[in-house]
Amino acid sequence: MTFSIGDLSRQAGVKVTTIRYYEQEGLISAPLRTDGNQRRFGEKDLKRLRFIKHGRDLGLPMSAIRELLDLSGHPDQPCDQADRIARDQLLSVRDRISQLRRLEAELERIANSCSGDHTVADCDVLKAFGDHGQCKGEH
Amino acid sequence: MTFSIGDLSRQAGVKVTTIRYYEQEGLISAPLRTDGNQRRFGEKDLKRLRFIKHGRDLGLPMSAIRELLDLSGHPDQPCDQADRIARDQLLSVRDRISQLRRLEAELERIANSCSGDHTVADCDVLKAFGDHGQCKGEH
DNA sequence: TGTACTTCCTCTAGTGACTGGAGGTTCAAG
DNA sequence: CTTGAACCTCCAGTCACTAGAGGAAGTACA
Repeated sequence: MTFSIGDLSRQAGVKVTTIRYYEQEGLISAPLRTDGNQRRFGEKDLKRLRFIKHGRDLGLPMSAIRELLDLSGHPDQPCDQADRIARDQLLSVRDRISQLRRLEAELERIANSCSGDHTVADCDVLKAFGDHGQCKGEH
Repeated sequence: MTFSIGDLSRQAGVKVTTIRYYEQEGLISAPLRTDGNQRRFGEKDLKRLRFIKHGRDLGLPMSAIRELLDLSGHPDQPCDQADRIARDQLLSVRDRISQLRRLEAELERIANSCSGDHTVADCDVLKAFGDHGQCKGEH
């Protein structure tokens, strides 16, 4: 079973151009070609591409995905590193969440400060955007 | 009172190179220069730069900041637009938060699936990263 | 087999919002 | 007047793609 780049794109949910980009970056290996120079992929490529896609969806940076791909190429190594990557990513997601929560509070305050029927000159929203002193904390 | 670019940088918490970039992009106006061609800024520039910085910290895209800066140049206009920008940003922050929450749950599941003392070959973390089917929902 | 139509190819450049470095000049303190 | 930090311009690089030009290959149907 072989796939054209378009098939692969549909199956994995990754754009055609992005697949070519991944190949160029060495994230997937250069596939076979037809006589007419078109790429033909196999199941393995699909799996690998899905792995990458899923990792990206989970917010992993490409560097982490590279590490994980490298790891999966060495099945006899201990898996501490894979574990670490997952935990690191979890921590950074939690960080981002709490940062965004602070932001949310800030923006709520700012958005609520506008009663609606006045002009820019005395708009509290603009003042609030301009002045960090009004904020409760850091963001 | 005038500031060198370094002074301004410290006062506003924006890097020197970034200030020059903002000038190039027209976000701040080209400042006066000394005889030796060095930039000299005033209080107005500092205010404007702080406005930009604060907006960025609040997660606004540059396009929104541009809009707000334009608005504040027309003090007699109604301020609906400033209000709208704040509300839009609030909605998008909330979106991002709930997206990250789903991610967090996913990563928790993945990170917990590794008991620690085995090899890559049977590592559930790697399997989990590779397989979206294991996930509870979208991310 | 012909023809249309879609998909594919490479190559280059652009995105956003900066960041970094090279190579040289100016400023301010002592 | 000297020293050393700060400044100047210009260019390239970052990340992870995305878009477009200009042309070739594959495929479905008559």
